[in-house]
Amino acid sequence: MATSLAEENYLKIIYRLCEGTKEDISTNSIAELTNNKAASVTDMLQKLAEKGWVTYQKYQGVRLTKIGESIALSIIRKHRLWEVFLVEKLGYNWDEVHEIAEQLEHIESETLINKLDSFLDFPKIDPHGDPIPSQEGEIPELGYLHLSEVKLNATCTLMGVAKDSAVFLQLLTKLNLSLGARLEVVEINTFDRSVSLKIAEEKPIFISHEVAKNILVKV
Amino acid sequence: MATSLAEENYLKIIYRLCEGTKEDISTNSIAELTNNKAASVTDMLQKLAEKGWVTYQKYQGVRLTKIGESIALSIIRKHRLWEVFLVEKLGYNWDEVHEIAEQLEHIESETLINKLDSFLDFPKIDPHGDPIPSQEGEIPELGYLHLSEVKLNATCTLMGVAKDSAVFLQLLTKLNLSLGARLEVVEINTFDRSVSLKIAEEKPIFISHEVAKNILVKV
DNA sequence: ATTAATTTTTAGTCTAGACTAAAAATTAAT
DNA sequence: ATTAATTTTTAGTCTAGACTAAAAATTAAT
Repeated sequence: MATSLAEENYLKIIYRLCEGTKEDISTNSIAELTNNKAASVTDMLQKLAEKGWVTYQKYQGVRLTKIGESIALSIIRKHRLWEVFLVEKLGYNWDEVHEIAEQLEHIESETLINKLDSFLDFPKIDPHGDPIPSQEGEIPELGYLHLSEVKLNATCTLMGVAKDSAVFLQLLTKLNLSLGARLEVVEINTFDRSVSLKIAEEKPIFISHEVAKNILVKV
Repeated sequence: MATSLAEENYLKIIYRLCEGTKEDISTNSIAELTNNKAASVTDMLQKLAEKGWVTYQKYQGVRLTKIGESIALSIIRKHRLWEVFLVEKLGYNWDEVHEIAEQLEHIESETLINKLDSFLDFPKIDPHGDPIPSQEGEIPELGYLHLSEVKLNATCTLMGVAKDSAVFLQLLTKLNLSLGARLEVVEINTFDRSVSLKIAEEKPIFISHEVAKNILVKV
């Protein structure tokens, strides 16, 4: 069954909200991320339920069905592959590609995305360290930690970010924090949970808890 | 001013119809190419005139304004650059790219298309031999002839096609007619204007007037 | 256990862009 | 120069996907 642009955006956002939790997703949380009003979301949820892409009980929230999830994953696959293309082939920075990929992810072609995948040499992660779902909708669980959870004096490797916003990514770039960086947590301040960090033996930098929370690492 | 997908498709088609002629374009001819009804076209023409992209007089037909033309050219530029990408980089055949490029041409990003242009090494023509408009909307007049206009016994080079439909392109491929081929017109039948043709000294092939009309050559 | 606050849904409206049927204008034919 | 045929426009309708305001349900607070 064909999916409209609006439907695809809803499915993608519901997927993102489902990921975090086993609970059903609230109408309001969807409204917030889609920048629509709750009433519009209710409308759309009824349509999506009708098509069998979500299970939806009035007032009780929503979850993706198997089919809904596979549609969402195919959009995420397209989004991330296009991001790799934009960075690797066209020379964009990692903070510049999100908006463009939001458009490209809706291009519909059975063959296109697989040819693109092959052209990019079957990348496993996008420029933000997020895993790229396979054609079958498999998405590896990478088991990364948030930097904010890492213990004092531990060393870890920066593997990804939990947020794609341009300002956040630009801040990381300014701090010289990029994918693959070796990090050592040299101080954690109890007051505000800010973190002092050595990057590859350099002199320490300070980052807020908010930043640490959105950095994904492997220990 | 922002352009919707529907508006972009109308402008593109009006451009195509204007190209051929100095006359104003009829509502019906647009309806035919957009696959809409004449009444819908009239509606849209009024909107486009309102926005200053066409000059439109009730019952008198329509033409693009300078601004309308530059929008159309930027869409055509995107379409043709994406076609080059699909063929050169992803390995598509020339008969497979039109539909996908119809989608990609609407991706909106100031930087994207210029980075793509540079990535492709600033191609001047697309896989069908059509010229690619520059960023400034310049489109070189190539002055090709239709093969149907070539005189008996003349030799020429296949430079492009006047029609992008998959079946037509597949026919050319089957006949071993591709961009750059050296052609010699060895016979023109007065009855149906069909043409007998030598490709690079090989034994002659027969093509209909309809095919000859849609092949562009340089003498 | 009620009441108050919050969340969600329903009912009704709007816009873009399509449609059909009928009216109006233009063009072609006598 | 009329009339007939054709083309184009107008008027009114429909659908997807948004909206606001009000009603209904749920959750939180006493």
